[in-house]
Amino acid sequence: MTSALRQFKADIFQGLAHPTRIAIVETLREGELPAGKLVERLELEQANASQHLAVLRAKQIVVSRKLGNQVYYSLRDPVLTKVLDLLRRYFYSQLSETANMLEEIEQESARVK
Amino acid sequence: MTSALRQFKADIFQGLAHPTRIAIVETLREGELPAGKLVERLELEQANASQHLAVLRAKQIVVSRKLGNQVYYSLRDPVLTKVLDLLRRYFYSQLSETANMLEEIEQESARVK
DNA sequence: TCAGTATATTCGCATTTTAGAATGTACTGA
DNA sequence: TCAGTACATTCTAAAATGCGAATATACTGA
Repeated sequence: MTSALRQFKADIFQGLAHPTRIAIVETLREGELPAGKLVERLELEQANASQHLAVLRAKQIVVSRKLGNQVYYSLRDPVLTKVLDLLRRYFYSQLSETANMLEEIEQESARVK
Repeated sequence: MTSALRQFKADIFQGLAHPTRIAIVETLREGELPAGKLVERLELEQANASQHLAVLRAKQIVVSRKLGNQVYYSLRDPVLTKVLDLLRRYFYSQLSETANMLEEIEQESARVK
């Protein structure tokens, strides 16, 4: 793999490396939304939302178009939602592993008693 | 989506948000490797590699096991390689879009002449 | 036990990221 | 033209990240 590709991937990941930006992307899965709606739904500070949107724009994760007074945002590529879906599965598999671990520890400590 | 899930996803992305860590993960796709081999193949400073490995461990992206003198690393879950594959496609689609754009600009400037 | 090897951790420093406050810009409707 | 709305940008301080140098830890074989 070329170093450019690595840098590119790292940039995408970095763009998504914040809970607020994840929330924005997840919200945009359902379709285009003006910035104001995002602020409202996610209960963000206006400036903060705008900064996170700037990051997502810079990393080419979202695109925006101006419509009158508002700026509508949408996901640039649906592939990203697939990535998020994969991670959801990963998350749950981790969760169940952790649950199993806890259970084992519990049984262990019960046995020791 | 719960905020815990968002934080989890953000953590994964953050763990992958560096070209060196991407390189490590891509290298580990082929299988388990001791830290030293990674240092060698990727031409990293030993301390630096160790720090990046610590990040990957903290985010649960890799697991390690000690074998004698060495520490072998491997990917915790193959799902992550799927994520990287998806991004590779994304990368190339972006590339070709950029190429198209450049071509259009070129044709435009040719027309203007 | 001791030198050598493999890896991890700590330290100091520079850079980046983040949040909120303040301010700027662009558009709309009266 | 002007007040109001929707966003973006800039500034500042705090926190997090990244690097290499130095140091620490753990294991091996003599």
